[in-house]
Amino acid sequence: MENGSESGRSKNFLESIIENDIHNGKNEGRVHTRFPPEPNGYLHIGHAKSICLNFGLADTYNGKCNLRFDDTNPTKEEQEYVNSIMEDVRWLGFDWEERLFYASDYFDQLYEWAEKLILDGKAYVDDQTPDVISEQRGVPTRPGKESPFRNRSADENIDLFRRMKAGEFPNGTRVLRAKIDMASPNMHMRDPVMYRIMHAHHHRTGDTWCIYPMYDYAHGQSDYLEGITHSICTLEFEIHRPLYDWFLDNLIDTEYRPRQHEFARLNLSYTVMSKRKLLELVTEKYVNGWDDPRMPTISGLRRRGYTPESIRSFADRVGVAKRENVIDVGLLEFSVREHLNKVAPRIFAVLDPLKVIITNYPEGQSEELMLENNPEDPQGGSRKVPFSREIYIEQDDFMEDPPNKFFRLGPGREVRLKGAYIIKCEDFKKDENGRMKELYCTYDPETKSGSGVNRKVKGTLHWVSVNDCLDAEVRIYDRLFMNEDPDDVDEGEDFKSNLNPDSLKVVTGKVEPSVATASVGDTFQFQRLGYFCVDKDSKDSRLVFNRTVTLKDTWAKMKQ
RNA sequence: UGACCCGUGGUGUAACGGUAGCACUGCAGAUUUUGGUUCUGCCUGUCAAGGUUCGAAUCCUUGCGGGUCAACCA
Repeated sequence: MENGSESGRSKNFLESIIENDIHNGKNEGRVHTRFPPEPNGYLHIGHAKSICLNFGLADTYNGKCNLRFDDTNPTKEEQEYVNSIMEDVRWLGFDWEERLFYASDYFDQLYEWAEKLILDGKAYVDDQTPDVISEQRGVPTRPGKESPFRNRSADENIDLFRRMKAGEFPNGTRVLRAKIDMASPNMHMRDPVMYRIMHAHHHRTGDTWCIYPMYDYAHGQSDYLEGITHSICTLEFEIHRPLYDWFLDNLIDTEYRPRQHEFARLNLSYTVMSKRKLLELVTEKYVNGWDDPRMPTISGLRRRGYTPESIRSFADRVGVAKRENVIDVGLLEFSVREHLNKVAPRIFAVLDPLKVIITNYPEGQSEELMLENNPEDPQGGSRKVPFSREIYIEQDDFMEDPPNKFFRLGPGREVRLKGAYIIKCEDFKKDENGRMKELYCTYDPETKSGSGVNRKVKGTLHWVSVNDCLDAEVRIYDRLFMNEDPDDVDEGEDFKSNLNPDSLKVVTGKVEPSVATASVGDTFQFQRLGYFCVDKDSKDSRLVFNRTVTLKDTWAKMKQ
């Protein structure tokens, strides 16, 4: 029992709390969590951390986890978002079973409870404008002032509240407030607003309501109604907890009680995470939509080629605690390499082609070589790759005047073509701009792969046959921001000035013919280059690949 | 000049009064028909000062640093 989970890692503070609660028989030892997104945007990697946490905790302690849409503000929320959120949660591998809920499911009960608070003298209707109420609230270091409407009679309050509900008053003219303490050092306890008037169409309740509950009034009671035991949210809600408890204390008297716990949200280097900034990137067309592969949204990561497994292992690795943190985006990249290394079939693709003519290979001849699909997967099988007199290799794999540490081709040097033969560079030709145009090599027929002749050469290159390869569009993605902290900018600038102008480069690559039948979402390792997946923009006549992430490249590092 | 929360290697995260560990990164080496993978080794840490204790990252005090809170947003 040293560890909190099956992975053998140490347990986090929430697991300690839960184990303690179970041990004490709190809420009959039940564990019931929930993931409560507001349907006003797309989910991102930060939400993934919360999803993995909430569903993971339920799983670890034989509990349940609900999906609940926090839809108390009809002016911001849309069905499109609830659909995408459900898709993303499912894709990540979690199942809320029959427990799909909406805060709007509880509007009737919430309203009844509001009347109860009014009758108990614990809530009142305030006729003042938002500006005046805000003014009276004071500042954290100075107490606020009480509203002149604070001591209306219960009868008057009920009458007014019912008329608010009936639609007699325009937006912004009245609110229902909890009567708590205008001098509290906690601003959230200074008679917080419970209901506001909004003549707006709600995506689920339509035009039934024209008053809507605020988050603070809705959330705890929604938890209560669903039997939630551990209501997990991010740190900025810590100061709301006394209010969360106040409503419950004044509304219910059961022994069962949900308890709010806060953890530190995920931050990633080279990434922005706020919904506002992500929205800005989309609406101002810095990226091509919410699922642009450079976006940290779940849909963007999915399109980029990230797998649910890799995101879950990432979430597990970043841990859960209460201190502010910035996770190195390299850890996310590590997580996806780790998974793709195990499952992605290897293929040959040349992104920056340099033609090689094998002068002693008979013209017109070709052969089919057997290549292992994945050295990490004994069950992965093999495939045939055509080889012929003219092939492409990468421009980067040849240097006219190479240093000692360069293990690839150069004049007079030998390399192995992976799965084929050892070749030796005899000559080369440049074009009029000085760019390398063609290499003339000879091959050693004795060195065919699998023949048992194992002459050692320093380098091994990937290649494709000129006459057999396919053209494919390859979208080479890099980090969206150049600065570790995108918000670190000069006076008068904002995060967009840190955008990486080279975050997307499109090239036409040459890929081996075996991928002709690949379908959208399939992931491959382009040998020696990185992991790539088939994008939804692919046509039968032309595949489109997205680069998920490069391979670790110690040579590239040495060059720096 | 308020309240609340938080300070452990470069980045995260453990250690619950008893040897500061793990992961990522970085560096060095071995293996390798991917300069990938795998394996081995190494570097770097308890914010500070007092106190309690045989013993403090852990408990107490003070200081310092960071964060949150003043929507009819969530």
